[in-house]
Amino acid sequence: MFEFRIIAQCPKTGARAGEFVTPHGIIHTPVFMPVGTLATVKAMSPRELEEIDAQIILGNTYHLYLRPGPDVITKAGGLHNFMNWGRPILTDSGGFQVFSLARLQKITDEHVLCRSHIDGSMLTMSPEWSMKMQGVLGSDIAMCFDQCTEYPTTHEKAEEAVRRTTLWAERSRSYFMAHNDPERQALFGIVQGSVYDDLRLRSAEEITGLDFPGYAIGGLSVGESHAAMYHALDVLDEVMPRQKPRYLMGVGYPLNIVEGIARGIDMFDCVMPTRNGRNATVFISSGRLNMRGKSHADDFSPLDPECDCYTCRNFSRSYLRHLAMCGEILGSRLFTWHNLRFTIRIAERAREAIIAGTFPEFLRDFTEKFHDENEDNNSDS
RNA sequence: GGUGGAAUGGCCGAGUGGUCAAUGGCAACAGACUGUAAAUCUGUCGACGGGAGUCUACCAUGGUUCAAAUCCAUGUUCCACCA
Repeated sequence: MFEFRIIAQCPKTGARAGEFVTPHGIIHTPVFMPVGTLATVKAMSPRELEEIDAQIILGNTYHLYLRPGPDVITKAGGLHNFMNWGRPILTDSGGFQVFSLARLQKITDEHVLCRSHIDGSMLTMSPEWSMKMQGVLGSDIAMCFDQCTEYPTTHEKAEEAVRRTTLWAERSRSYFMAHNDPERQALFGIVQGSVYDDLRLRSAEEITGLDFPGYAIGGLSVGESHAAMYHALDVLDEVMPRQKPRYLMGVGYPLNIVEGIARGIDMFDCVMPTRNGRNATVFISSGRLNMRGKSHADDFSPLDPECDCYTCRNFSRSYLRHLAMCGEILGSRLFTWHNLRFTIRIAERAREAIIAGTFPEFLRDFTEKFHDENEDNNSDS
């Protein structure tokens, strides 16, 4: 179980196509994984996710611990059964909430004391707590409990996070090996280090030294420039084992995905397709569109003529804008549907190109075609 | 016919002498969103001007006052109740 096979590699870039074997099926990489924090990919049913070829989705340890809680998940027979999703699931450890809920908590080496964002009650998060809960969830891939640093951050703080992330990775691993089932669940390590090369290298060395079946890169896509993100990936490409799957956490902006693939990343996840979809912003071949814009009011063409999704094959921009302006739930669903399919297809197309030996051309064409002012404005601060 | 009440910016609706180009909300327009405290959040929202500022505005007309969306008179329209 959890064998990772590389079936094709790009001779000019670091891109590769692979297969990762899990208890709920083989994941074909590169892959984009929709985020389903609360045991649902917002606005989409499992059947619809299958239709758009979502191979694996995420769930979140922190959120599912609070609601519905481990008892209900246990009685349900695990997260797959609970939400009726038969394909692989990856669970995040709650480590990202150490970052996103920073105002509600106190971090020490021992644990993270956190106030529930729901009712303010106290909860103690730790590597052991996370492994136990991820065992209850029964995900195919569990993540180490890590400390994601904010951006910008000082070298000193980033170093502390690296040190703590390694400490927590050791504890995650040791609890996991003792109490979870390594035949049914793979535990991935996470590399931190912010934008500091020396810390990235050190973190990679320490984490890969623990011999996990896969490795994630955390602490990126938190506000740094795209150039800084790519630089970190370049630095890590040299030192992370190539025979193991690599997962770039939180990345889902279209250009970031193709650039990530070019740097040897196999797995991505991001809330952007779902969240932006709900907020009426879509990604199409030529860039991004705010579908609330008046310019779409009488545009009866599809969102993206090149897209094969249900939304693009059946509805006009005019109608979709109307749904958005009225706050209709169908608008959120159709935009989410498109964004997810579009993003998943980026990974699919990259994979096809890698196998066909044309990845450099794909990368060039995609980048030339996809225009976004945001990309140019995203500079280092 | 009588009595009482009300008329405010695209809409709803605060404001009862100066700090009011006028609180709020909605609509509209624009923007943001990267391991989801997000079907959320931010900005603009009378006209002209780069700005200082100027002009036009709270039903209409006239008046009181240094000063009126706010007070008075008349008119118009609407609402409620009584005949």
